[in-house]
Amino acid sequence: MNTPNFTAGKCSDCPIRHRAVCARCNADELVELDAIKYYRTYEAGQTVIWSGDKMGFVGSVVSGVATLTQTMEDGRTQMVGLLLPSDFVGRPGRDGAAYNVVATTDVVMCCFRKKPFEELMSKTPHIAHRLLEMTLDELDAAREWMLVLGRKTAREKIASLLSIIARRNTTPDNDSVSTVFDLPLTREAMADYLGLTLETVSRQVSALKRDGVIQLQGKRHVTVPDMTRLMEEAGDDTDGGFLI
Amino acid sequence: MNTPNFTAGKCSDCPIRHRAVCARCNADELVELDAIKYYRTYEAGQTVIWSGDKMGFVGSVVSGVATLTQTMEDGRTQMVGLLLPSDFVGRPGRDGAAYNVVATTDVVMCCFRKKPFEELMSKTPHIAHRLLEMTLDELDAAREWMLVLGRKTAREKIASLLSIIARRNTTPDNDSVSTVFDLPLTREAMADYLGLTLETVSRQVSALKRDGVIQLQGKRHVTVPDMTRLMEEAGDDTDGGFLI
DNA sequence: GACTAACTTTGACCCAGATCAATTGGGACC
DNA sequence: GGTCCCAATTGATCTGGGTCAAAGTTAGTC
Repeated sequence: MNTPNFTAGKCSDCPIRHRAVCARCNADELVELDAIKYYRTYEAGQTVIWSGDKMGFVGSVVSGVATLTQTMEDGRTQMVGLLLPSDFVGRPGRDGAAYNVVATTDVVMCCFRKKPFEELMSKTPHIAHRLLEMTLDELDAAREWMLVLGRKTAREKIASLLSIIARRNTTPDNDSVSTVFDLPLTREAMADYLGLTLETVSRQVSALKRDGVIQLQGKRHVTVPDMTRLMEEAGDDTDGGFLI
Repeated sequence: MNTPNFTAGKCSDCPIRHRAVCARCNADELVELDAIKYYRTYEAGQTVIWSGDKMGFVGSVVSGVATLTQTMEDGRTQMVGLLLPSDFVGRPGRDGAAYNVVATTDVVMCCFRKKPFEELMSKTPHIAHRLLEMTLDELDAAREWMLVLGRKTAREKIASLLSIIARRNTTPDNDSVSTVFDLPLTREAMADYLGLTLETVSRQVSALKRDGVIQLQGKRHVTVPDMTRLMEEAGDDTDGGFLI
């Protein structure tokens, strides 16, 4: 597989849309980051980090999808974050990982060893500031998701998840009438995200299909003929809010 | 009411245990913060900030309890954060508030106008760093709460909430056999935090009382004879983790 | 000390989603 | 083409927590 590279000073062309370090970045930072970065690949199903393990790097997802999950002793698991391309992983200043990170598709990550990254961060306040902004975004997303988990019906939960994924998959030129994407998650993973069982997920996906809110080609390929309708089903008043 | 004051250079004596700005602070920062701070009080039930409103200040809770809530158009509401003394409110770099902030008891807040606070933050990277750390704590807490909302039973949810409040109310000298505290929330507010109805909260509190996990004097005054037992009921494997 | 209003408890019943179980579908590989 | 395996669907039944309703408790307040 080819390992993409930064083009120093041309952030807009950067193949990796690091929300963490590339956004609004300047050439100097890019060059320095370029010097310490490296790539890692994970296969679908592989665990990237176990909760509690020491985590020696931070980085962002280049391609593929990974999940953050928490598990109780008896096996009940809850997904607490969904990592799509450009999302950041790791906590500068923290040693241990707080969650399991699992690749649900093949994943390429662009990594920085933690020590040099933290040094760079302390030298360039801009990166630290950007990281705070990112963390606030994640916090907003987590809290928005608390509303989904605590108060929405199964149907609304499914619609909410679909609209998050649809929104993240929409390319600028793809804002036409219908939105098309592939579900990067199994029904079980969706259930873990939504606090449901996989059977309920399956039933509600079928129901949304039957009611014409979505169309399915195969099990995973989804067409949303009318995003507004989907978002109504999700019970969202806002046009998306902070969910990642 | 008396307005407490910083003692420049003596952070450990600071009557306001700002986790945001006092922890590990130095005298200079304190003096500068002292110059721009002011106090505000809110009555129980009063709304501190409406979601979407422009928020001109940041600050921390000195005394009392406030909640962050999100509401759907049809009135379903979910609490997404609980602000206890020393907790920070506001997002430097953000204009609008993302949630309703409501005082559930009488509340005193120590505030800083946003502009000067942000200027101070950009001058003293230490404060920015501390703020990132705090935000990461909040994110961990929010994600831990997602597990509660998504996967725990009503009884476990109540036990989880009680053990959070108990932990935050425990003073260092109070690590004896039993823990005692007053619930700062109505049954309805508890229900909004837990994604339950107030009736279910009431029933489960009664059940925990009947089973000897807690004792009640009146409706709000709680005694926990055995914290370990309560935490077992909460289904927690860790000794508390990141919940605030 | 009675009156009011807000909070809380308790009971009876119901339903959305869980659980248990049986198929069905769809690649990958020989 | 066949077969193995895992993901997904679908059905039948059960149940935890919601809903609706009524009564009890507590803190003010006049």
